[in-house]
Amino acid sequence: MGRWEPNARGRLAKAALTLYAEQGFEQTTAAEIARSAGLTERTFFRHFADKREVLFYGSDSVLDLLVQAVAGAPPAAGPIDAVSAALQAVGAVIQETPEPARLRYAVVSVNQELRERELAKLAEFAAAMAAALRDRGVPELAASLAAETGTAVYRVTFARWIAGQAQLDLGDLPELLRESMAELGDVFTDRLLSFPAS
Amino acid sequence: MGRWEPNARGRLAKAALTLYAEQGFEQTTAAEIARSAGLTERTFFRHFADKREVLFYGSDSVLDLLVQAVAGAPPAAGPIDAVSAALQAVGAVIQETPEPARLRYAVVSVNQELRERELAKLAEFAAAMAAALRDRGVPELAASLAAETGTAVYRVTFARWIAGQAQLDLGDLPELLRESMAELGDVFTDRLLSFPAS
DNA sequence: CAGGACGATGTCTGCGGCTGTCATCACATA
DNA sequence: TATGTGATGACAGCCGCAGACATCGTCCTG
Repeated sequence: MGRWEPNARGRLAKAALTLYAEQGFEQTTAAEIARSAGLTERTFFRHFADKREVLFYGSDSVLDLLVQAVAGAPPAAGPIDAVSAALQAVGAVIQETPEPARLRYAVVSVNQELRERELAKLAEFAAAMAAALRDRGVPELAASLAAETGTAVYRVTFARWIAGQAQLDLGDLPELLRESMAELGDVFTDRLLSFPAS
Repeated sequence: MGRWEPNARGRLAKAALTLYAEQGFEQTTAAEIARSAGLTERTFFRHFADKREVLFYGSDSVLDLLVQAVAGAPPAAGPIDAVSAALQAVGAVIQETPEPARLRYAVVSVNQELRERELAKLAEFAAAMAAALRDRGVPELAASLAAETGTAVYRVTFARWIAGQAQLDLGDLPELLRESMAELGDVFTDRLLSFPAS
């Protein structure tokens, strides 16, 4: 055993999440994770660029999903609609298996370094969505604004969804995302009505 | 000399920015920065939590300015207007001395770790503005959305301002921020007109 | 003006994150 | 059976960062 056990990366990711959740991120050593997965510290760093990255194992596929959803939105849909649809698609996937998402969020949210990395990932998502919007013919500025705004809405809404789960009353994540988007639209609309010239 | 030279923190920040700009962030050692400021590595870490933080020396005052501006917005102003006013206030201050801002941006933008820290600072700004909006009576969700959207607009617009300066054609940062806000409002408005029920 | 009190700095020491380098192992393939 | 290839282990080392303690300047007090 030891060497050549399959799926080293996945084992490391799983062991890391468990240990981070049990004893905290800072209190967990890279060597400890590796040992827990039957591997070496050196091998850990071959699979993950750093100790944080292991918590963002599946983020590439999320990015792909976002880009596909933006590209696949109806031709008549505006940039905000395309972004909203992409966020809802991701929300639906996450909602399928909420437990790992909640555990991961619990670990990330209590640590500064991990929150930073999370923001960086969301920034990657925004950049990718902006590029996908430009491919749809959306002008540069509108594409960037819509994509960045989308991730902002996602941040706020996901946090509310998690908090809501804690009290077992809030439910459908895609619907929450839709509602938040609508709310932000209202915030802008109200402003335009009451301060048209500002 | 050496000990008791005034303004150790400021000297360290200045030396760090210079060295980071000259030879890159990763290639610069904390001990090197300290030596360049006539101090010790240990003293460097007494003044700054880590090697990145030294580049965000004045961020506390920016946060104060944002909060004050949000709180001081006209009572009738909506959340988006208050946030927009706060961003413009910061933009005006930054524009007063654009050189350090540009140099700092050049250093930060080429390094992953520094971009992450920048995003974390902006997230702090958003949280502070959201709190200031709640103090104005804005409901929780609208406050968070407006504040996060504001920092999203800032990110996009500041990058464009810097890029524009490179070609010496774009100018007033507060005005650019106002225009971006208006553009994002249009993106939402257009969407509401063409897809009222979505 | 002597004598602390106190905060800022220097020195020493050590852990952990992360990397380069090379040997070694499992497996596929000829 | 030999050999190539990619994944892993073993070893060494740098640097970020922190704890502990000595030392130095400044200021306050008697």
